[in-house]
Amino acid sequence: MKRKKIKKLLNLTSPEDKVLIKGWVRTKRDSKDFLFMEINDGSCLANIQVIANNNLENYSEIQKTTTGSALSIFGKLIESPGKGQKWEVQAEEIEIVSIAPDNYPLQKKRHSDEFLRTIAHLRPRTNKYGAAFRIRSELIYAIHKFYNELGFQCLSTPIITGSDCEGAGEMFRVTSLEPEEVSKQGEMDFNTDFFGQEANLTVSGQLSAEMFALALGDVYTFGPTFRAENSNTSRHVAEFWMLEPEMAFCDLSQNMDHGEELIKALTRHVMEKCEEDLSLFTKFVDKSLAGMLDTLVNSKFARITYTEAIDILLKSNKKFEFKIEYGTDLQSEHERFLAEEYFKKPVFLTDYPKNIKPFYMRMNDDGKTVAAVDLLVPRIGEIIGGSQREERLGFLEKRMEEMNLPKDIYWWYLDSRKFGSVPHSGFGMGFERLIMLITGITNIRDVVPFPRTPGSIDF
RNA sequence: UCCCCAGUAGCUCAGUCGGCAGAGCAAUUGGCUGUUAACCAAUGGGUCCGCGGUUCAAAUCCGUGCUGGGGAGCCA
Repeated sequence: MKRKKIKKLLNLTSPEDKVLIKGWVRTKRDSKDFLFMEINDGSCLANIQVIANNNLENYSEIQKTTTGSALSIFGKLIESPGKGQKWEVQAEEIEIVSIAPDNYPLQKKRHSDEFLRTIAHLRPRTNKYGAAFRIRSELIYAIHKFYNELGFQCLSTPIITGSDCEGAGEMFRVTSLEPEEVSKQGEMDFNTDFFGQEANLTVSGQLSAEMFALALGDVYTFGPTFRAENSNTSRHVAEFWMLEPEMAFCDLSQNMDHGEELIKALTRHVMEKCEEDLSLFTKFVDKSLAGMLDTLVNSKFARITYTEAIDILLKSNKKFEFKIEYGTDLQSEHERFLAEEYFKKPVFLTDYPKNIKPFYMRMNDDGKTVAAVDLLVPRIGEIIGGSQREERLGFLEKRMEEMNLPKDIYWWYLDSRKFGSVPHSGFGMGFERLIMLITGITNIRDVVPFPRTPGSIDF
């Protein structure tokens, strides 16, 4: 007989004579002649209550099951006479798959996120993390569904790359050279390395995606991305997933339309498909989350230029630790003020000064600013960073010269501007930051199954 | 990398002025009840993060290291 997922059972509308469930004991309430257990199999947040009477032949064994133990239960699905649940399973046979000994670290009590991080291999067995990772899974599906329906092609850009996506951050080196040999020679000879040149883990698939957008029209890449920055914050990990759409014949304004539509669609999808899991977060994790989700779905995101943002900040009369100055990047406190206090909703900032943005962003007519866009959201800050790309060969080459970038390395990138160049745009969205936004989880390490951060690569 | 805070039982945490190491939950044993983080009783459980110092005496004070957290920078 095939096991039934608890999610299916709890959604049934009539009793069943024979059901088989398999899962883990979350809690047990023990009596003299019978006991109640709540079983969870990960298919949903809710447990199913099982009642076992002492007429079961291995009853004394069943009494020894502890929180975390794995059981296989055959019995009847009946309407529960007790309060608190519609259905319960009247056990007829219980097979003990395995017992969790008394040093099982998870209790039926609340644990701190910090403690659970130290047992990242067990934390998906808790309500909160089970819910978070089901939502993560559903979001991955929603992203592919969204793009499939829009006619985008999914592109797998390289994980190992020879090019540095210009200032996106510190990179992890990929090499097959032996460390002992390298230290003997005193330096790395890349000619003898696997690729015959320096190689790194990707910090962005953008440049590759641009090539494909100029062939397939609309594309997106969605995969792991690596940053070797020594960042110790609740918003940074060394390995994360980034979604990067890239669209031909698309300007900055359409780029923003797309980003807004994306976030609304993904939020709506989770609200529809993950109602139960999401309710855990609106009730226990962030009381203001329901309002935030409503804002994401129903409000029009604000759009202002960098210059307008500077103006707002200067006129705000708010005391900031760092002074506001045209020409420098905004500090965290400034971004938070704009998204959390001033607009109280996501806000697109566009047209940044050229000197604080990378070479590939399109020069505006003023010659000072570029067609960049960041989306700032409350609590998290930057969730999207993108631009309209510089499609004019002359402008692009001039910019690369100003920034002392070697044109020969980028020959293929420049080629795309020589042959049938068109206006095009795209952005990168931090996937984990999106999960934080939608669940109210405040630390990025808690939305990644096994987070990688400076000094930490356990599990 | 910088600034701030923390580390005591399996977990959450208390521990006053430096003077015998504590509670709740979990575990174990027993009791009881269609129970709902069940309840009641008893029992077991400690490298007080490591190292060094001050002191008759250190979980407590000082130094240092490690680990974790919050914030900053960098960014998605």
